[in-house]
Amino acid sequence: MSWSAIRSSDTSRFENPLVMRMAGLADLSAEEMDILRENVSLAHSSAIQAELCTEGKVQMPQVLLAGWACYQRLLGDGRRQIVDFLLPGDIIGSPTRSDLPLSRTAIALTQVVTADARPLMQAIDGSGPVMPGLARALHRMAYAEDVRQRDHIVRLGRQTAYERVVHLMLEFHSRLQQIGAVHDDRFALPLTQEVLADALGLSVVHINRTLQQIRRDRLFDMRSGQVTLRQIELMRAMADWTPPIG
Amino acid sequence: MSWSAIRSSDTSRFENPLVMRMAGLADLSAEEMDILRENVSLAHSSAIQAELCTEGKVQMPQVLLAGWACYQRLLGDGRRQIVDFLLPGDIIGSPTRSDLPLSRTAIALTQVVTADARPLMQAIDGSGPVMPGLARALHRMAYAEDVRQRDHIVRLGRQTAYERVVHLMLEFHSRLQQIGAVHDDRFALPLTQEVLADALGLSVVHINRTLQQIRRDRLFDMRSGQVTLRQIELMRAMADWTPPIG
DNA sequence: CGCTGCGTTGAATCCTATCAACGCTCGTGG
DNA sequence: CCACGAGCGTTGATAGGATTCAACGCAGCG
Repeated sequence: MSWSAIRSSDTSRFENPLVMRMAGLADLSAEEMDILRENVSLAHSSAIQAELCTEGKVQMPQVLLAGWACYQRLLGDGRRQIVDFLLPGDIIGSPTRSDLPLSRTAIALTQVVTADARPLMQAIDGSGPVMPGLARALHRMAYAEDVRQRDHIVRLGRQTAYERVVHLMLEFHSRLQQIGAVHDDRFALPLTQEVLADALGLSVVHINRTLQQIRRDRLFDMRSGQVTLRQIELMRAMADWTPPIG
Repeated sequence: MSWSAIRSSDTSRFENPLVMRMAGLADLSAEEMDILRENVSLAHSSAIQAELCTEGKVQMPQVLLAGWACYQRLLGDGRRQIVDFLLPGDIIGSPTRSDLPLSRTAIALTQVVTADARPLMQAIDGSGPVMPGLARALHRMAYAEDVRQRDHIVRLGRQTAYERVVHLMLEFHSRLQQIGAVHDDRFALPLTQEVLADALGLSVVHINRTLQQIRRDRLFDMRSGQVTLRQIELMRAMADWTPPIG
């Protein structure tokens, strides 16, 4: 299956998310953007819950082209903690550290389309022509992942349930904007409340009640997979949002 | 002030923590170990609470030679979250990403001795002879930091107060062992309960009560800056400890 | 001597989890 | 076609864990 097969025929409006992502992180030459497109054409899809890579293994890096995924860790008694979310345009499996075993498992949260990222990696730091823009963008993707993990630590450690939910929505908003998936402060969010609970360190019941409270407060609402932010600035103020740096 | 000035005269027993750390992560040649020692000789000390590097700035990477420090983030209303601890032998300021602004502040938790890490960095990836061992060790230090952050996310998100404290002690035990600072499962821990609270997302009062409970259960005790682990295997089982991989 | 930082304790409160049940939608199979 | 079950969201009642506020003891120190 090819990536382009599932795209709209109108390629001018629907750009490859990886290209959007990386072009937003560094200036890319025309050749570099071509390399991005050429090297992610061999795509394949995975069903919900499929493991995209496994803890403790040295894995094949992949590009996530469509759908949502996450990194997670499981405790012995079944408790789950979602460590980070993966959105279209993200690279699965430590972009800059592919030689070390993974310390977390990646699973698909929706149906997912991925592509082998190795040809892209080789094009970047192989023996061919130097690709400063791509190298820089890749570097910044890894950095952004780092920053997200720290944000997540602050959320879990020092924010209330209410603040956590609001803060995570702002993260989604910011990340989805980078790949052009936000329109009028609305975006699709294909996550169950259980997934949100496991990401934010809360119970499903409490996530549910918190979402209701947030809806009553008219900050945002989340229904049938669609999120609409109604008062972004208020959300940012109350959840102590800091815009992504770099 | 020079680093060697504050060391014991018996250098055979008290090895430079950076050398111990990196030699434990990769095979180093004799020349590489010499380079480590030579390039961290210009040390200076900072008092408690001193900012070692500041959020949002591109900073000078430093080697922590003695004392404890941490990365932290502050919320608007004063709440603090400690993101990671820095122990002797650690590098302050993203070993592999020194060109990007920091997304967290580093402060000294005790009196601290640091050295400029730039000469070391230049020796590693400068134009001189290739240092495969040092490059590999540096790489693994960055990776270890990554893994710790994920561990921290799991602690904060899905573990109880009791488990969090035990798990963090096991982390300290493991890290201090790597620099030879553990003897008979005893080690010095120069942290106040307030610092532990801000790291583990708990209140000081609750940390205090949890430590008492742990002491009553004879898992470990922590008094006057000294920690003694009494039942390591039980601790590992109950806190879902996974040994550091890689 | 009094102050400050740190650890400790008690009481009350609040946030969040747990348990249980119910409704709804949707896909499947009889 | 309808019955059935699974998955997901929702609700109520109850319990429990963690916070807050307050106060006190104690050691170190100027």
